Order: sequence, then structure tokens, then C-alpha cells
Amino acid sequence: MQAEIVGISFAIQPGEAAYVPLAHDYEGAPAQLPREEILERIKPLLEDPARVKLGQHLKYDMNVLANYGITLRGIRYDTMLESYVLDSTATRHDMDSLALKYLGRRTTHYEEVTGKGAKQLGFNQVPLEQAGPYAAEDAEITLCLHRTLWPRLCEQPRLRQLFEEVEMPLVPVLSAIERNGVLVDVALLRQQSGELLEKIAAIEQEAHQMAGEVFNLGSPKQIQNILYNKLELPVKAKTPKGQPSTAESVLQELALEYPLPQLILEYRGMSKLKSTYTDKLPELIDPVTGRIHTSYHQAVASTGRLSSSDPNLQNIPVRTAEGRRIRQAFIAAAGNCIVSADYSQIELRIMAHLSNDPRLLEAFAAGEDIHRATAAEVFSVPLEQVSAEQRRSAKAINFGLIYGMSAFGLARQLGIERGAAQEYVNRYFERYPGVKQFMENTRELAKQQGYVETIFGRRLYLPEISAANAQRRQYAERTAINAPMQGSAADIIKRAMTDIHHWLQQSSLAARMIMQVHDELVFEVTRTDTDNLCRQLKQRMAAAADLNVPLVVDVGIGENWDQAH
DNA sequence: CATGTCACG
DNA sequence: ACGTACGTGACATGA
Repeated sequence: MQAEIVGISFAIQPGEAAYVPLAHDYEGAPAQLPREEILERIKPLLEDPARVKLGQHLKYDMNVLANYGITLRGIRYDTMLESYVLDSTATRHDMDSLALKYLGRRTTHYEEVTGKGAKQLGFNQVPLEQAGPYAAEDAEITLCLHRTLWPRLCEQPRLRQLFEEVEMPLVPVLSAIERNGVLVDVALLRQQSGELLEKIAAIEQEAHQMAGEVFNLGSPKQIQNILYNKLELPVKAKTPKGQPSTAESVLQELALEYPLPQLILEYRGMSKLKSTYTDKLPELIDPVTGRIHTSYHQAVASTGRLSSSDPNLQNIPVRTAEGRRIRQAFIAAAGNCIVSADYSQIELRIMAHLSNDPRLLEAFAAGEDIHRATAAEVFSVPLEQVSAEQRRSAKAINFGLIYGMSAFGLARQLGIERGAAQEYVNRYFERYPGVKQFMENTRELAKQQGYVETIFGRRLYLPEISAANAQRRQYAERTAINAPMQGSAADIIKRAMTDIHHWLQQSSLAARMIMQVHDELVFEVTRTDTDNLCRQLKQRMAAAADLNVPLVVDVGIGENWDQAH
């Protein structure tokens, strides 16, 4: 949102590239072409959809050019996304890594010309003698990468299709969401920070008194010392490094018998909310737009999901009442409201589709409450006689299935004996044999192929699926189960986002997409267009994939994000 | 920069 | 015998 253009580099054939410096302004910098005038001159080229462009991480270029009123069009290939679609499990998809991996070329890194840390220069301060070769290399390398990666994609028609029909069309959509930004109520967040400050101080006082000394409640190390050395509480679990753990589950257990752990839990909950959200969000408001602009990352999550950072808007609290208050600060501009549309049980629906289990298909077709239906099957009771406890257990089973459940994990989640959990699992698979078959087939196919696929052909490699190390192998097996469901859901919402973006562009509605949270899309819309938007969202999100079960979308409207839920 | 912890789907 | 449900990002601490 704030970056300025210092120069532009181009390449149209391997081995040759050009850098046009526009705004280097260090002492003694040579005269340069006027930036605004040059941008005006090349604007028709950049905005012409018929002039095909390729680049590395083009969303960034789109965003920066948008700062100058230029809409980059005709973007057909993004080498970062080519790499991601070819192998989403690769740790990095940045240009330097790709050049080394695919071209065997060691490139000049950004920090080698700018320096790093406190003394890092802006690119405008980098001498042309270094800036020129660096920037030109960027363009040339990108072109060479494309010429290497594109044929590989073409060898895999489904991957090519995913790239062309899902990932590339999403780039301008994400650019738009990021630039739309989200409005937050600063006064409300400040007020919440103040309230949290007081509560935290009170808890601190009480905890210090209880411990008989002053210590830092934010330091796991000091808490360890107080709990396990001074007060000699029993060690229920250790961290991976062998230290006695102070994790939430451990403190919860200790809280049954001792008072201090409960205070630590309350402290942690409140300081998390304050430091990560109520204090931090106001700092991230853009001075120009007055809104918060996150970054969505399209080549990070191995399953095909997006991630969000600076700030992460995909982990704003919702599970507790105190946490949800933060969502009340995500508001709409005057005359507008917030609309939230989320897929109902999308991963379980995908499991029904992929497994073709008759009972599961039937339950979704009938529009049943799926956890209730599962409870009725597993506990052999009529639907209307399912207890709250039984439904809760069935819900844990359903989530467990999506994650590639073990009886141990389910037992821990439900706080029951491992044998009892195993009994639940057995009964589930008796009632839903199609699901059992699907799980077995998926593991087998993963072993055979070395990868698994989503409904739209996205591929996730699992090199450890045949590992001798049982722990690693089992981890790969759980990923094999989970990835097709999580990844197919990601494919579906990406398709929906692109469709809705294009529909909104050509419609006369005053509505903008402002957030994506994995199975949820959030919009800001003028009051009079709300009903129209909601109707279209339900229809378009549901139509993003044709499954053997209906896709159901729940839509909510409110003054703020909390209300819209 | 590693570690431990905790927020989300 | 061991560790255990999938995927992320951000914070504070402390070396």
C-alpha cells in the first residue's frame, strides 16, 4: 500500500534484460527519466489485456502499480504460482530459490545490494551500478524460470488447468481484497485494551501473592520455576525440549487441584487478546486509507489454502465471548453493513462426495444436522433422542475423521478411555463403511503414487508415506487423509471468490470483498444492496463445485463482523 | 533466532 | 517403546 516505484525491469528473451531507473535519489545519482511521465507512457501497455505478461509474485506488482492508478492486465503466468502448483510442499517459492533449484543459477539477493537490518537502504539509495544488474537479472531469471516451469505444467493437464483456472485468476482478486482493506473501530479497541490492562494487573497481583514472590507471568521459564520448583506441583507433561510444560492442557489439569494455574490461564488469555489484537490492530491502520490491509499468501500452505499476515486476519478470536468482542471492532463504513457467508460443513461434505458413503450422502441430501445424524448412527438411537453429550462426541468423531484420527487423539479430545474411543471409531466405520473404504483407498493410493489429489487435481506429495520411521509414516498417512478434504475446500472457495469478484465488477452493486477465512467470505456492502448480495452469494458459492451432496452456504448480516456471524 | 504458547479454520 | 488429529501466523521471552 505504501511502496513507491524506483525503477522497472523487463526481459523479452533469455540472456537479455533492461532496467529503467526512475527514482534513485542518492547523493550523486545520475539524472533519470521522470517517473510519472514514464508510467503514463507505458500505462496502455500494462493495462492492455491482450499484451501477455509474466512475472514472479505478480500480486505485488499489481498492488504497487495500483498505487499509481494503473490496473495491470494480461497477467498470464506467475512463476511463483507455477512452482506452487507443481509442488506445494516445496519450502520456498521465492525467485532466488527457484533459480537455484530449476536453473542452477545463483542470483544476487536483495539484501546483497541493500544491506540488512537497521542500516538497510531503500532501493532508491542503491547505486545504479548495482541496481541495474540486480533488477535486470530479476526479469531475465523470471523469464527463464517460466520457460522451464511451464512445459512441466503442460505435462500434467490437471495441474495446468488448476493453474490457469484457479490460481492465476485469483491473483487480481486477492490484490483487490488486500487493497479494499477492513475498517476497524479504534475507539472500541482502545477501550478494550484499557479494560484488559486493569484485569491483567489484578490477576498479576493475586498471582504474585499466591506465589509469595514477584515474577513475570508472561515467561514460561519463570512459571516453570514457580510451579515445579517452588510450589512442587506434579509435572504432567514435558515440552519437546524436555522442560516441564506449562501449556494450556497441563494448566487446566493442575487447576483442578491448585489455584495458581487457573490464574496463569486467565492471564495468558487476556494478554494474548491485548498484545496481539486490541493493542496491535490500531497500529496497523493505513494512514492514507484509514483501513487495515492484510497480505494473503497464495504459495505458502501445502494443502492449497491461503494464509494471511501483517496482520493475520484469519485468526481473529471467535471461540470465547471475550475474544468475540474483538470482532465487534471490525465494522462497516457509514451506510454500509458487514455480510459474512460461510460454507456449512464443507470438509465433511467433501468427505461424503469423495467416499460416496450412502448413509453420509443421504444425511446431507436430507439436510440433517450432520453431528446429530452421526450420533444417532454411532449410538444407535433415533435422531430425536440424541443427547447433547452424544452429539458432542459425534462432532469430535467427525472432526477426527477429517484429521486422520487415532483412537488416542479422540480419547484425549473427549476425555475418555482409549478403549471407549476405539469402540466409537469401530461403530462409526460399521455404520459408514464407505468412509472406511475411502480412508483405506486413500492411504493405499498415496503409497502407490507418492501423492494425493484434491477434487480439482491439486497435488500434494508425501515422500514419507513409505518411511521406515513409523511416526513419520503415520504422519504422512494422516496428511494423505486430510489434504484432499482441506485442499478441495480451498479449491472450491477460490473458484467462488473469482466468480464473485467478476460478478461484482460487472454489476452495479456497491459491495466489496474484504476478507477470506478458509471457509468464509466477508463483504462490506451498502445497505440497499444487502439482500441482493446475500442472494447471489448463496447461489454462487454453492455453485462453485458440483458434488454428490449439496453445498450449503450460511449468510449473516450485521453492523460488525461479530453480528454478521 | 529458538522456544513455548495460543489465536483461527 | 514412543508419540499421536490436519493446516497456518504472531507474540513474549531470553540467549
